[in-house]
Amino acid sequence: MPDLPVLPPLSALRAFHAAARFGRFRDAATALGITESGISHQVRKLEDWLSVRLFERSGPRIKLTSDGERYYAAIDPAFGEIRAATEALRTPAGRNRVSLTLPASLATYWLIPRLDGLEKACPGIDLELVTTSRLIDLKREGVDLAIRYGGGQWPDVTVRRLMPEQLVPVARPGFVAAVEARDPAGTLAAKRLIMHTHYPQQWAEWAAANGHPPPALAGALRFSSTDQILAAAAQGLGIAIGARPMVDQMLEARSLVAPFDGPRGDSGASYFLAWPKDLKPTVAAGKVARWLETQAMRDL
Amino acid sequence: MPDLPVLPPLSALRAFHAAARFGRFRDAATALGITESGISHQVRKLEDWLSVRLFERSGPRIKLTSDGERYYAAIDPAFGEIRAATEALRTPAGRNRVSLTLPASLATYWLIPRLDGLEKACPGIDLELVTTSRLIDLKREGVDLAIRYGGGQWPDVTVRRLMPEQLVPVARPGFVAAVEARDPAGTLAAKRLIMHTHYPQQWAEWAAANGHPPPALAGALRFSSTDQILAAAAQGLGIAIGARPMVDQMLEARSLVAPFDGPRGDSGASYFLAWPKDLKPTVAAGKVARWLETQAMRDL
DNA sequence: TGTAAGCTTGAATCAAATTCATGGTTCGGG
DNA sequence: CCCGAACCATGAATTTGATTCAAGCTTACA
Repeated sequence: MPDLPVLPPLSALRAFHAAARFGRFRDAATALGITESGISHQVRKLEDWLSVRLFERSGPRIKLTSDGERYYAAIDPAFGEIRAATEALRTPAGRNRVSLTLPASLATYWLIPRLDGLEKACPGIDLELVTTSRLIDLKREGVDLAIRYGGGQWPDVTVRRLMPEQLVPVARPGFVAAVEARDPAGTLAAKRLIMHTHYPQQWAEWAAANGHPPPALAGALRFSSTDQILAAAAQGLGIAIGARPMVDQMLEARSLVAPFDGPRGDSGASYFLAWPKDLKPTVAAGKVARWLETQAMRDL
Repeated sequence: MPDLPVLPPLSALRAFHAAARFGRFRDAATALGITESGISHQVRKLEDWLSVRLFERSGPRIKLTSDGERYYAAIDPAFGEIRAATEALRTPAGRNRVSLTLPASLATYWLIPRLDGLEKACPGIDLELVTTSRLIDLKREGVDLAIRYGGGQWPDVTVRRLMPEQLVPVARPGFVAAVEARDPAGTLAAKRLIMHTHYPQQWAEWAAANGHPPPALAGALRFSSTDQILAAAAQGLGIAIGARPMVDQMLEARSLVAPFDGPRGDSGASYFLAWPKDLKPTVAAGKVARWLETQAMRDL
């Protein structure tokens, strides 16, 4: 049986935390609902236990030593985590909080436009969006749900397929003339293309799925964010390879059009809903998950 | 005066933490050096305080409820942080630990080759390298020192300039013939170039500093990591724009050569040593900082 | 120089953590 | 089917340790 780490006396630590935060024992005492003397005793106890001086005392003024500063900076987040976790478990508001991590582009172009529907479907839900590109450890970071992009194979998470990503060339209305639209391969060779730096294969995939030769990308405009790509296409800078469902909104609003008919290229990857394998989602998270699934269905 | 967050009874929390970790009260009790009964009372107290059931009890077996699992996952890191911070402050070993964050390429090509010198200069130092590209919050993440790349203007940190980044075209020995080397502009137009996706301006900067027209990058090989760029150049795939001091090792080993003489292009950016503004570095961190500065001097 | 503000100290008190002794539940083996 | 082993629960007793109280120091500043 592994030994448990040695922890300092925790109530002494709490007293030190308050004292360091306020910079004076008196205020710390008031905040904790005890007396100055209590703080003084507890801080002293912690210092003895650590054999390290945490405060410089010079009469009525105290000041953190540099060890004290460092220690405070290191333990402060821990208290924050405990408080947050406790509040989430204990308060009714916390129980309605659902944190969802998803790619920024999907948040902007797919989720946010639908978000007022969520309030109707699950009243009272308090959704927290975490848009980050890296694959975070859901359980460690306390995230309830994730929408991830890829093949659906990740360790330690349960996944459900939400929707495939479908590729479709898009451009500003009128950028591709009606006659040109009948010759996709020729048009792509003639016009400037726009591509995503991180997904350089998208054009080739679309071309392959539609029986065209892969277009030359030498002079293509490159961006590393979907925002910029769609904005550039809408400005008439070229033809972009857009991904459904992200471009749906702009196609409906006709700020972009899909000039070429025909089957859409399925990029092979999909968006998946994921949550930590060994954690049953909360009631609130379950509702959000179901709502996300119905929204995804509608787009197919 | 802001109110302090309401925290659960901390010793009850510690008991729960141990119980959840071992999955049985008996082992938790042994680990904490108290009796089963103590754990039982404390866990019950926490459950009452939270008004949430944390364990399912069915006779001699207990099991975390899903609330309990979630709560444990959320508080466990906090205990880890407290333990780590305490150990670093309290143990002699911890006081010699210095964590340094720096770009991965600088770690690989500049720091690591010099690392045995550090042991001689500062015996007993226990250096922890954190290679990450994002600009982390040093104080929050408990990092003592950082080497950052850029203009030297960052909030909340004290910086000292370490060394400028100098650009220099590099290639496999023999890839550029002696006669070609006398006509850099022509050679760059004729040969394939290698560039870093994230720093597309490097070639233009070098060219400007040396009075050449900016080379065309349309057909250039693009990589998003310095590793790959230098490996590609060493393979004879093209001419790369390397950055001193990263390429120094490979130039010395003659796995790469700098075919063009003349002034090197200073990229304008430099590497800076940084630490949290309001935290005095530890003695150990101070030693490492001084050693890094002397190493940087030598390269100029 | 005196006084107010604020921390310290040590003894006394009180609350909380822990133990002890006992009882109850489940599970597996004979 | 029953018994014993393994484990957790419970409540009263006890011990630990957190907190207060009252008095004393130290420093800043008027």
